[in-house]
Amino acid sequence: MELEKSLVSGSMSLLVLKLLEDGDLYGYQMIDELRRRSDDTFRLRAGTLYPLLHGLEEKGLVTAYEQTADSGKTRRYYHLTRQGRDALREKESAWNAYARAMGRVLKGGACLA
Amino acid sequence: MELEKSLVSGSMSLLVLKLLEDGDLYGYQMIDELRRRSDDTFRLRAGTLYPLLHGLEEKGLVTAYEQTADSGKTRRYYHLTRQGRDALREKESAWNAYARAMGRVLKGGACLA
DNA sequence: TGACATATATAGACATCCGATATATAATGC
DNA sequence: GCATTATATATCGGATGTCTATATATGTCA
Repeated sequence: MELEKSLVSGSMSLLVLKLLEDGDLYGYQMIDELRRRSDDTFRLRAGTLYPLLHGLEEKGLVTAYEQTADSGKTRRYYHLTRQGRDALREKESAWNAYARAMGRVLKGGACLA
Repeated sequence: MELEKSLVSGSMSLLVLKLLEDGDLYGYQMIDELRRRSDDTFRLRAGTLYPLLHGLEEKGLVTAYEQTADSGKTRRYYHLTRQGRDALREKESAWNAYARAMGRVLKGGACLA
């Protein structure tokens, strides 16, 4: 099922921070990882990810370092900072509150029977 | 807990359509109703709602009619069309898919123990 | 009569995300 | 040896959705 593009926004940073919780990743890798972990639901685009990562770096939620792989390609790895971990926790609980509220509204109705 | 404003967007139309599933409502009423049904989580603003309703009307998902209350105030009621019902079902399943995927990503990690 | 709640409405600003495009290198195919 | 594809990062312009601020008019209450 095709996800409506406009359904949700602003949760991409939450997802990216969450991915980095388990260890440092480089951008291209995040795209694959997110797709895998969401069973192909979240297809993060490069044009979305890189500006987002730069923003997270500016805010101090992640730090970046370059590393050249055996293949010879230079990869830019991102690391979750302490601040990033705090932000992640906040965003997670905000998401949970939001999802709960959605559940209440979507379940609450249908009293026509 | 304060919900981050930017966390989710695009789901307001889903919520509004859902409210109208149970019967016709006027705008101001939707704000209260949504707030009540979400336990004070969703505080829809008038400046968000009215343009949204006009958009839904343009798309044929709702129809509108005016009615004067006993109080003397003229209220603009909105009614969910057949098309609106279809759109509601689609948006609901899109939301469910999204929420499930979020759940998978948010639960999947944390393997550091 | 002045303040407040009800009720609808628009304009301007802002954040988020996507598509298109650009660059450079490595691997693969012919 | 050369072309194509995959990897990897990056920026720009635009579409969308929501907010704040503002405007309007009426009803209620002190």
